[in-house]
Amino acid sequence: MYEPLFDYISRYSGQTLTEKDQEIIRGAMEPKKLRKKQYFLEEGKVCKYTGFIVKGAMRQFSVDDNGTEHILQLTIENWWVVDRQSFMNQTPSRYFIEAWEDTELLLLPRPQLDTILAIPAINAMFWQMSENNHIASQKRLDDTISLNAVSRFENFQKQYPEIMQRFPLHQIASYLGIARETLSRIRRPGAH
Amino acid sequence: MYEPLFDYISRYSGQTLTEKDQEIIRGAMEPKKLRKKQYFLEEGKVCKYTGFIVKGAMRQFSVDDNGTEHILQLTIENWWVVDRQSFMNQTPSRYFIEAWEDTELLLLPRPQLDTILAIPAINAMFWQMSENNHIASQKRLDDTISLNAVSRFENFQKQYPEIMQRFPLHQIASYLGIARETLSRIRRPGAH
DNA sequence: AATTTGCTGTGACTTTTATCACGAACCGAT
DNA sequence: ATCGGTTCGTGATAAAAGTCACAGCAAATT
Repeated sequence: MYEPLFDYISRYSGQTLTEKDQEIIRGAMEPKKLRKKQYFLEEGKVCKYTGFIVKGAMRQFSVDDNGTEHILQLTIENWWVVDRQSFMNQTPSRYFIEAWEDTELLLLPRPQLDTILAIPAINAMFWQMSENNHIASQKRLDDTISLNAVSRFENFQKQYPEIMQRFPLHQIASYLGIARETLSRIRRPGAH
Repeated sequence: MYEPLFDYISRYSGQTLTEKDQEIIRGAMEPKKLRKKQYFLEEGKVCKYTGFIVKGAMRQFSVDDNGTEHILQLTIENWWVVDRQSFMNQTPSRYFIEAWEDTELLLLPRPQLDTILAIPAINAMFWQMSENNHIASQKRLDDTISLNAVSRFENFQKQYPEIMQRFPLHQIASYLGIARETLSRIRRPGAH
């Protein structure tokens, strides 16, 4: 159960975990299963955990005044899920995070964060994650303000083929900030 | 010269800097002046420094195949400027960073990063910055995929009134991902 | 003072994207 | 096997935004 996480940490920190480190992690994080459509976080509630996805798929979205969902993040195995703002400050969230497939998580409760960060490999991993996160956001933003719907979709397909296959197209459309009908037409064979 | 930075660090870390800390920072970071239109970073070059803006205004942008600029960041005093990806890995950048007003910076060379991070207050500040950064990106992204041009502009005005006043409208338009003509019409009195 | 350059606005028109309405295929649960 | 919900596609139409062309003005440069 914890193996994927240990692998992930080693890969991202470039450091190996000692037996002792592994024990600390096991002690700090609890396994949790979510069935499809169950919420990990709901709007207005505080995000008590950061979750590492061992198996499954999840989505994070906001809901606007018209009740329309806007997808901010689509995630699968070996990704972290959390509303960082809500988690760090323990303030109410503006987002929903929902299991899109039956999902197995490892939960890190907020009070355990400092315990975990004391481990050098974990600390290094979080820096690296923060780094990657920033780069990915910047790229996504650049795409969003620079490209039209067709190119945005092509880039997405190229960058996240795995996610393409595991989420329905209308969710991809929402992630890209376009109407589902537009995405449907973009994909039409022989188009553009 | 260094005072604004020291204030910034205290404010963001919630910690005070010792005399010794201040000495280390003075030793690690060098002052630099840029005249309007001078580059801090050019596409294809490596970002050797992270800069703290003491006075002035700068912009970060990419240039697409048509030669069109797309503005990713508009920054003024008490902000950091850097292409994190290029800086951290010392790889060529895809972006330009340019002084938009005559600007005074404090430069942190890449090799000095570890020196600086050893100071607890600085370390805490970087965590907090990374946090804020993430939150701001997420908000901007949410706006970009959720809202139309009018609302995006109104949000921008409300959130960054200072920046509104110091950059020309066509740059704001680019930042928002809309044509300058569209922004001009949006602003027209009596519109919408 | 004259000239150039950059910034902003506006009209006419085109392109892109959203919205609404409908139907077909598929899937899971009773 | 059937029913209800979800997903996906598509046509018709509307709305939003982009593009092109031109003009006025202000600031900077010579």
